[in-house]
Amino acid sequence: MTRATARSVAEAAGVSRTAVSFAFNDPAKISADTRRRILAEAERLGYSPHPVARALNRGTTDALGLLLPQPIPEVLENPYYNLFLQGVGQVCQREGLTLLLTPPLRGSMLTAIPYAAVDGFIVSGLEVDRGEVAALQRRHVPFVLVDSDAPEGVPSVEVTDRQGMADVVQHVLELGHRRIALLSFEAGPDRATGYRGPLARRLAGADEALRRVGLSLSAPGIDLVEVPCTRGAGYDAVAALLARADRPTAIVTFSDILALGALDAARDAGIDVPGELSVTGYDDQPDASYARPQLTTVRQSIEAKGRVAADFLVSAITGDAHHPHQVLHTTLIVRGSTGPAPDDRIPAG
Amino acid sequence: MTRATARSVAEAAGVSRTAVSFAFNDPAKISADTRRRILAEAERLGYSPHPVARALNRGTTDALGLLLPQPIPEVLENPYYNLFLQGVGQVCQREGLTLLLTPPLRGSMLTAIPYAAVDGFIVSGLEVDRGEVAALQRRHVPFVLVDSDAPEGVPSVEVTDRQGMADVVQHVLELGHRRIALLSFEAGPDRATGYRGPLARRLAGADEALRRVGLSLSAPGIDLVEVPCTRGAGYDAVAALLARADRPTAIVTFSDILALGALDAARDAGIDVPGELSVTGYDDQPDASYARPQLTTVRQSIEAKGRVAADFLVSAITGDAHHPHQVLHTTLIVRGSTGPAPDDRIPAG
DNA sequence: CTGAAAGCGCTTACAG
DNA sequence: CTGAAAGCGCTTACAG
Repeated sequence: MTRATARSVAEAAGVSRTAVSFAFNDPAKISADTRRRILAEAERLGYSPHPVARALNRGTTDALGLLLPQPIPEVLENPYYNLFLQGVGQVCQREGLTLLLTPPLRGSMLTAIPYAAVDGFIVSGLEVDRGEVAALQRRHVPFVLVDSDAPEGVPSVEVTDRQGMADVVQHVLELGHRRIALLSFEAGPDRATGYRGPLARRLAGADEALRRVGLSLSAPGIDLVEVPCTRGAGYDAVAALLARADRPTAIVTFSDILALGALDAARDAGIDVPGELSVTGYDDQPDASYARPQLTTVRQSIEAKGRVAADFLVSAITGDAHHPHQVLHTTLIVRGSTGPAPDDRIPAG
Repeated sequence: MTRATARSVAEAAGVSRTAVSFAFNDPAKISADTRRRILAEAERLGYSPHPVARALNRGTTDALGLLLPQPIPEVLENPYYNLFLQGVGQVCQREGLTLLLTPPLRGSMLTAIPYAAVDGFIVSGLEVDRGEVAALQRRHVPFVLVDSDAPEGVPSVEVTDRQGMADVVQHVLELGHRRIALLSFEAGPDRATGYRGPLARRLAGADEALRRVGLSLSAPGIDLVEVPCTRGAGYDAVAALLARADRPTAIVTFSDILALGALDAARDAGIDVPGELSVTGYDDQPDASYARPQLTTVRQSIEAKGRVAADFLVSAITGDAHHPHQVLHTTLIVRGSTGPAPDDRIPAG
């Protein structure tokens, strides 16, 4: 017992394979009666055109690919991707497309590319380009870069990360804080090559704001700590920071998840937020406003990012030759988790 | 400028197309030298075998399909799927597979099936079978049913939902609660046809526990409220319940997300949990233990569910003819959000 | 070690 | 309105 093909349906219905194809793809070309007969046989035999054969023929798979920097389980641990996928999913819905999650193959994004049967890729979290962009270009596979350092002539979506981080650091500085810990998520496996992409931009933004008051990332009192992007890792790091004699009066995180962990740690250490400690997040995920105190954070619309990226990809696939490049803005959202510095307060001016 | 094919590489390297194929798939069949030359040309031209053509030929796509009951954005709004995808993703990682998210096409899961180029499907949240199972079977597409009422002879993964809900309801009853609101997520679009799948099993479990103390789902004091599965919807529903004169002393939810919303509502209404109100969740998602008070809940390993489903699918694809059926167990996790009923306490015995 | 040929299952001009 | 034929891009026995 094997799968029905156009041929078996044609034989059963007493028509040619062409007629079977027309019944599914171009009904006007056969009589209504013939079509009915064919469709009935197809139904009976459980036939539908083989999707792969169809894709080969029409040159389209009706699938968008999402090229991931890490295995699926690791990527999804960060709620960021949940939101991003929702944005991409909106476009899939509108266009009747499916979405192929494409994790690295044998550890390499590059290797994964040629195996994915998709009409194009959204490339996410490409921190260091080790040939991915060139490979995609030479293969003439449409793609969009998200949150990378996109070269000229490549559709891309970015966020004003530098500005966003400068804003929140400035906010904290204006509140008088001078012992500040920056809690960043780790750069990917390519950290050795230096900071790239959004992480680099955020660090630059922090540095910029610090310099406006005569400080910098390497000034005394300013710490930079890198941890995996999980609530537990945020907790641990902040618990350690808070145990120090000269503990920071403000924790500026690079992700709401980390900030939530910071809030947990402060609560368990009996340290009042924002009275004794200010905490800021980044992203403004839904949990940020469910937290108590509610998180001061930098809003970026992750969902919009996914949506725009998918839109760009769809138009690249459709043959739109121009290479859109959109920069989404960020907004500082001041809520209850930040307040005046408890002691290091400096006189205005 | 078009995409390189095996033919163009063959011409450039001065060999046959067969040799090009061998260079990629069966190196032993050509000389090392020839292979090097071919690979160099391929690299230069940006050639790699067309994934769709390859899939047609080999009869495998190296992709697992996840057949979704709703559009991607709606599905992902529930963190449940995030965990489920992580479990599936583990298997993808191990097997070197990609994962195709397949939302309904034109509103129908059934329509989506024939368009997806995958080696098999994980069918999730199929509440009412309107032909999906038969379609998959007649097409000889391997598949696994998750959280459905699986017919005989179909690989499936389920959870002891009846037991799980019976346990938590019994826990609340033992604490003396008699005015209890059950907060359920809505049945899908097929609600008109009655409860199915896990929802039906959970309701049966609740009823079972209630009957052991002479109550039932329709007894006075027992309310059943259905809402969308979001924190906000949980909040709204519980806020309304708490505003009533004869407000419940316990809220038994069908999802941690709803329970989190219940906690929010209680806090905003100034009602102490667990002093004045007990709240229970379901799933034991990570947030359940981050909440304050920590949530009493029913643990099910959603991740394990995804992993087992993917494992079953992989073996079905590999040709394993037997149809495994696994029932994952649940565990009642008692934490701080439940306590003795404040007034309706009844004497023991 | 290499190449001509058939075939994977379909679609679509093209000729009747 | 229908059918024989070529082609999508590849893989793989098979014969040299």
